[in-house]
Amino acid sequence: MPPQTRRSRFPRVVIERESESESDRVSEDGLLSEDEDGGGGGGGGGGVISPLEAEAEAEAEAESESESGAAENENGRLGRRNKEGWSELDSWKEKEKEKEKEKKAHINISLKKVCKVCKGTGHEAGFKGATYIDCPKKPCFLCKMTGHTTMTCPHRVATEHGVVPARKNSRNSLDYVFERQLRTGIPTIKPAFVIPDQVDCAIIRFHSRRITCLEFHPTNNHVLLSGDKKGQLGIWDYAKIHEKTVYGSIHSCILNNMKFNPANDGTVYTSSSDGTISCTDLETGLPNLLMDLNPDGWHGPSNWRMLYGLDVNSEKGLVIVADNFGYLYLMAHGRVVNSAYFSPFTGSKILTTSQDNRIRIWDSIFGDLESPSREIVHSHNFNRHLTCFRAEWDPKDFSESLAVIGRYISENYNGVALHPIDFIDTSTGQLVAEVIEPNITTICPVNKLHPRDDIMASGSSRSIFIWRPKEKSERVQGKDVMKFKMSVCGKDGKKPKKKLEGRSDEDSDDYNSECKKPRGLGHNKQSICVNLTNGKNLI
DNA sequence: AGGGTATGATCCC
DNA sequence: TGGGATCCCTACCC
Repeated sequence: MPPQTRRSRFPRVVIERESESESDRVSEDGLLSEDEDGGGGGGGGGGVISPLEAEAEAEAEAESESESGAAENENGRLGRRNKEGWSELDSWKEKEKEKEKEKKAHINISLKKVCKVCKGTGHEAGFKGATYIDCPKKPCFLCKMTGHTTMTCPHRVATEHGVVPARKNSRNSLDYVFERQLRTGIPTIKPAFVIPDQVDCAIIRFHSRRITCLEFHPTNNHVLLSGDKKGQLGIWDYAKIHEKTVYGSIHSCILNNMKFNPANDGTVYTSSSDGTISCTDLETGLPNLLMDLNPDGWHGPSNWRMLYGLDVNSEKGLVIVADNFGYLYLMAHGRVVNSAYFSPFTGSKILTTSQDNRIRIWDSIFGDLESPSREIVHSHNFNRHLTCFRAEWDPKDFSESLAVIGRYISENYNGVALHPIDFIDTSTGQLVAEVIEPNITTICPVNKLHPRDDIMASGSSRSIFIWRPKEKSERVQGKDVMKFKMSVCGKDGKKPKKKLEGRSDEDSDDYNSECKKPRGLGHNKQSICVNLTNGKNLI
């Protein structure tokens, strides 16, 4: 027999159904009482819903009443952001907290469809076809401000892709003269037609865990190195497709970064979350342990040291690394900084990627390093299942303004939800190119541009893709989605049961009808290589 | 085909 | 201050 106090502690439980007339009241101890069951076990049987799912019903109506008014007010504030926006976010959080407290007064169980994000009724978040509908009660997923959803985010629709110049009218005329004189010697951004935007070849399930970093060989143009979450090192000659190797015993966990030894391009330095730096011979795969920050093994997370950033100074023969206790602060960043890269030629600019969904450019010539000279809102949310996004400079762009970064948020491309790889002109914030491939439906957080060729390598989950610029003739046609056939080859050399067909604009309607996110590039197959060059099957 | 799950920054008490 | 809950546009395996 339950103690007497239990009854008084339980809040009132109400069951609601899709139809308003069918509403069951449940006794206070959470069990259906006979006289209140609404007659009919069928109705009661539907009440197998966890109280957690059922919460938030109480305020749903009240919220929907206030929502229209609130929406108007909030829309009126769309233009304002930054500091004011963040305080809006705070007050929104306060309100949510208060609502949460009110909810605890009683529990409603609802059989109505509820939003998977806020558990409220009257709307549903999630994919409708290939378009994601946000929960209207949450701040914008892209810019993190309140008052609008991602769909209507001013940063999403802006031609300059959400640029916030941090420095406004702060220069005097001398600054402009100085800049103009200096800028005459600075080349313009590289033309868009050399941006690699067509998959040339790929390796599927090359690694057994997701890709964490990529590096092109400094002298051998067709060799790409890849690191994964397991600490393995992959070497792939993408010109020969089949020539690939995975060394499994370099590190015991995440291989975070790698750099070639400038004195000997047959060896590569790697840093890992296991706290070690290794110098590995690419021929033998034998690692030479240079440093171990955890020589005494595991003594809890507070003592474990992990190595992330890595660079090599050839003049002094030094390897520089950054660990999880290290500091490198410029830090007007609201969140964790995923990466920071010096510009490739002069090193005068720094490109950072922060988890607050913003890319920042810090210019040491035309600005100071106290504040970023530009902030660009860009969707690269943190997700624990993805490798962190890192915006990187194009090493071939002499203007030091072109950057590449994968996009988290999806866009509806002819009925297919795709995550483009964005090329951004950081001097203006304009989106120079959004690279997509209809068959790659997964996110590409790792992207590396070739130091000399117009080639890009992308890591998406466990797969690696090599991109090259589209043929000119294809560009003239002006079709973003081209018709092609793609073959996936089994590990045993047999062809897969099902051929994945590319699609053109004409047949995209098939995908619009009840389209859900299609499966990716056959990741679940024992496939190893694909080739997409205009229907030619090289395998 | 849909549910389970790996697993990390951040929030909150 | 620290640990548990939360986030909830992943990818893929069973």
